[in-house]
Amino acid sequence: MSTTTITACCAPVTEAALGEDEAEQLAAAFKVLADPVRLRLLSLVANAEGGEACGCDLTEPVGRSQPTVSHHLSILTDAGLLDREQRGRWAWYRVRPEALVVLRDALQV
Amino acid sequence: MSTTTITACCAPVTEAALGEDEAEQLAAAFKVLADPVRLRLLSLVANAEGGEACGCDLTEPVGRSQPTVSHHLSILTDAGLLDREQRGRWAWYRVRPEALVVLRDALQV
DNA sequence: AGCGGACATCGACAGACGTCGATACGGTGG
DNA sequence: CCACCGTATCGACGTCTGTCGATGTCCGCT
Repeated sequence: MSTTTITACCAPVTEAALGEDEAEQLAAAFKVLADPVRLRLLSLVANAEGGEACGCDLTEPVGRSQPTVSHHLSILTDAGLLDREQRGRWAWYRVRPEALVVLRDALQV
Repeated sequence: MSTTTITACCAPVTEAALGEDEAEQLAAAFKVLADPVRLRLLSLVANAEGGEACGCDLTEPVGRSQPTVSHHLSILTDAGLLDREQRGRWAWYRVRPEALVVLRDALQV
């Protein structure tokens, strides 16, 4: 997979001019959040009881096909925004706040 | 233009499940940041002396054609991330921190 | 062992988006 | 008034990406 995990890459946008590579990296991270289905999946997992959600419970609320949801969950997981844990035949997801913090910090004012 | 200004739309992703419309709105906002050229333009303006930059000084550093830069500046301005002020034949830009704050808050942990 | 359910992968398609050259607009200065 | 320069708009093109149906894979239950 070509996607890279979201990691701290640069000072806040307002504090230093971004280099080409840094900008590319940050943009890739925001691109992950730039989809309504992914945002809803993220918030569904974050608000699930126990802080974790079974993949089987995520298809229906977002109203997309199972392959599509699987695709989006992969993108979120590859980016480091979600943690996937396989238990038996179910996949369980939790939010990884570290990745969110990195993006938050990049938007510092 | 169909783009809408970035405004507070919802509780942090981790605090309440996003509705369809909220997710759509947030995703549109992040989409604006999901491009390396726009991120660099934003940081160039933010770090320009006096907090403002002339459009004429933005084409060269990002290495894109003038129409392309103009296009990206429009998107940033329409989203409310930049303020454009026309002075004579030059356009001057400043960062609008309010929009950044809205996005930051949506990523609260 | 065989079946069914959860999930991933594949291939295809439509729409969105970044990019550019050409061109039009508008203010300045000669 | 005209030539120039900064900027916006237009049309076109290639690429990326979200989406689905079909199919494959793995696990657990009976």
